Amino acid sequence: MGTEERKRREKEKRRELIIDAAEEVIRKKGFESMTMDDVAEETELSKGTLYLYFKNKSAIYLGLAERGSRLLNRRFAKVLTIDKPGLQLIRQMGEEYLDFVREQPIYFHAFIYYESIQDLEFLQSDPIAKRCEENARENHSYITRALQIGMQDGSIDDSYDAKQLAVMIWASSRGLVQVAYLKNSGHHSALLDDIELDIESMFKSFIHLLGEGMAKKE
Amino acid sequence: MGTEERKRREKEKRRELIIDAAEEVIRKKGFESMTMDDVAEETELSKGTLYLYFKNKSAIYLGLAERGSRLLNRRFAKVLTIDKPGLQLIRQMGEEYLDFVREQPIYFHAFIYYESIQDLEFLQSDPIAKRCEENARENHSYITRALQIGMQDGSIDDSYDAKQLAVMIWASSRGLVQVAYLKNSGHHSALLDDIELDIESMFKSFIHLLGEGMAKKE
Amino acid sequence: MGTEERKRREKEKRRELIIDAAEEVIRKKGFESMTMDDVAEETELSKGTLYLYFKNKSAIYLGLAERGSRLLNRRFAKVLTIDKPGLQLIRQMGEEYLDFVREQPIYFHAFIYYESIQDLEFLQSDPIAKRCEENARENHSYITRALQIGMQDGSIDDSYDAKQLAVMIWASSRGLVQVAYLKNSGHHSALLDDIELDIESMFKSFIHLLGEGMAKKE
Amino acid sequence: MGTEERKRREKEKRRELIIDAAEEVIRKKGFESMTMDDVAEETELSKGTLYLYFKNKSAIYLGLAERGSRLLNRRFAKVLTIDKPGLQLIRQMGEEYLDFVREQPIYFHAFIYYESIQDLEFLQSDPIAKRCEENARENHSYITRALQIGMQDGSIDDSYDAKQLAVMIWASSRGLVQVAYLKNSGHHSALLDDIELDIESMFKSFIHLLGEGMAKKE
DNA sequence: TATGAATGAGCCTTCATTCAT
DNA sequence: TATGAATGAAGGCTCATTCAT
Repeated sequence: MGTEERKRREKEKRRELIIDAAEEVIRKKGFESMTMDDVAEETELSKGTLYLYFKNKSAIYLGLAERGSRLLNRRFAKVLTIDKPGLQLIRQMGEEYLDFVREQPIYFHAFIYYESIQDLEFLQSDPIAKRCEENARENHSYITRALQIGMQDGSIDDSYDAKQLAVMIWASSRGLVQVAYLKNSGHHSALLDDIELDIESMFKSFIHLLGEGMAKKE
Repeated sequence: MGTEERKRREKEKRRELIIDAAEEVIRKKGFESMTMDDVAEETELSKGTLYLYFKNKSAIYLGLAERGSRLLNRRFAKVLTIDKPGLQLIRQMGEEYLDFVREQPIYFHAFIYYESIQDLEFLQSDPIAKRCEENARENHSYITRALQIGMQDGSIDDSYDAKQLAVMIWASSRGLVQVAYLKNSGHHSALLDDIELDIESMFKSFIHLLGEGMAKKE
Repeated sequence: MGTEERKRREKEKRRELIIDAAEEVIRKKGFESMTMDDVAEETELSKGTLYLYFKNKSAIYLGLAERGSRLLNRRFAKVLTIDKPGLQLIRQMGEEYLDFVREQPIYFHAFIYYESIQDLEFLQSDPIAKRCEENARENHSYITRALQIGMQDGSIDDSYDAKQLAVMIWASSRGLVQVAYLKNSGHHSALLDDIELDIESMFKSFIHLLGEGMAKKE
Repeated sequence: MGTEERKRREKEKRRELIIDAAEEVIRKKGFESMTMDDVAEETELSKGTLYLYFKNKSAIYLGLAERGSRLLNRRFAKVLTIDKPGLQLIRQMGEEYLDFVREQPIYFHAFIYYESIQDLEFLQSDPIAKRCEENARENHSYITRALQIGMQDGSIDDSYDAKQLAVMIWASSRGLVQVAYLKNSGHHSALLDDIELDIESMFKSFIHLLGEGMAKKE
């Protein structure tokens, strides 16, 4: 019977609804201020019920991170279908990343939360945590793929190791984007204003810089 | 008499001792888990006394961030005294940054905390918060200086705007370093292990990449 | 099913039990000295649970005031059923009031607390505060009724405005009674002892004085 | 030498200054919210010094009550010098009382505080508490005197006991005035507004009522 | 599966008072 | 007499989590 399967799917649906609610709450009150009561109220479920779907509050945050990384991967996957030189794909991914964070800063916050988890035991046993890990790998592989394409079409210097380069691009972009995220919240704005630098153009400039760095020199 | 001056210095000293204690506590229990009770016990002061030196718990975290940014600036300032091409100075600063975060991850966490503060009113009125802001500017100016040196000695492409470039370098390094920080805490290790990538060499590689990107092309 | 109704009633019951406990604590320790811990211990509930029934400590005090004013109203209502001239009813109400305060000084203290609340916003929004206000009005209307009866049966001078007179009687009795309350707590006793004045007879005397004042003159 | 005397006087002066400061603080922050820090800052003395002049915080409040009762007595004493029938004097005292409370509600609050003190031991040993007691007696004697005058000039019914009557007048006026005090703070205003009753006229009306009650009937 | 009442450890903060100088 | 740093008990309140129904 597919009855078990149906149950599983319904459970998954509920989980998604709870994460929806969490997003909504965070949007209203901020990430750290979200309480289980808030989520219960938003879902119109009882607090106890939440614990049937999520082991604890952390798991909800984790659920957000998982969803976020899934959505981001979807964007990256789509970029890979475009028929352009590898370097262009990398640039496109950068744009996607920036857009994603600006549109859905909650997920970015959730990523940071996920990364702050120390409990290794938990990270390796919890299924959602594992899915986050998988998504991170997938994400990494998309970037790697784009780099490999670039190395083949000659737009990217093939003396680099693609996988390593991917990590670097990912990590450094993350830094840039975090600044963008901060700027949105008014931080460092004085400094950034001084330089007459808007995020958009800075990010473009950075991608250009990276591009120069990894472009093939003849 | 400098009696008033002496008092002021002693007060400052106490403040430093309390921050020392906070560091110690965080080292033992983690950043978020630090409580005022912990700090009181570590200092061997009463809880009430802490509030004579710090308005609230936040202020202690801020004190950490201030100290951290001060220490980092000291390192950067020292780099500027070295007689080498600008590009080398930038590389050296990168190394310093990485070392700093690895040796004293607490400060990095404090930076993140500082940046997470939303209360603009507070940021602009609190003297320590203001010093943090100043330190950030100073930090930025060290990087800018190194870049300008490089542009003059021909090691760095002078078609970039030095100040903008400084922000990009700072922000992207931040991203890299954050990964280093995560790795220290066991995170993402699976991914990074796969790539047989240690932070050290990744960072070097990244600096090289940036270097290529901003190197003067004839 | 009346299951929801039953729940509501049980919740109300719990509230009453908590107020009972508060009374007991105040009896032992005094009004201002009552702490939430005390109440929790007395109720044999956890501190957290108290906050399920009362928003904060203030709300418990308010609950006391509400209960007190309700009980007092019950006494006044009963007086109105007696078949006697209006002036006699007023006297009887006076007696009731005095008895009430002497038997349950806690409520009197709670009234004073209630009256000391400044936060208008709160007074108008909190349901219990509103009920206190209503009870005060009801109380006032009982006195007014008695006066009107007296004016009709000729025992009270009808050149006064009944409502205004009611306020005066209420307010002045309040003053007398407060003295009684003080005396119970050993205050001013020297002065009052000198005058060989016990509360009982002073109050009677006062009511007589008022009675003379408002009695119809031909 | 009068050096000791001078010292005593200077000490008294300091005490007065501290009470001045307390008044100022209460005016700004409210009675219960006054802290020793506030007073220290306002006086520009150190907190420790306050304790050289006042045994504890209670003693400052008590000092306020003492000063208040002294000031009130001064007003009552002046009334007694007027050449009018006793009943008029009583009325005048009522007016004075009302004015006093409206102009200086702080003292009224201090009276209430004084009366709330339970510690009999303290009341009988502390010199300021004793002076409060004396002032209360003095106050009572002024009212009594006015009544006696009225009984002699025929304006007041001499079948009452003057001393007892004085207590009643004092206590009931206190009640009225407390309502005035409440009204100022926005309380019960709905009720009182309904009755279109302003304090001024209510108080007048009350004094008239009392006057009728104690007027000599032939 | 769903509920929601109950828990209770834990946290930050305040403030009257003391005491060494 | 004056200081003001230090104290430390106390207090109100929050919130993730559990469990009997």
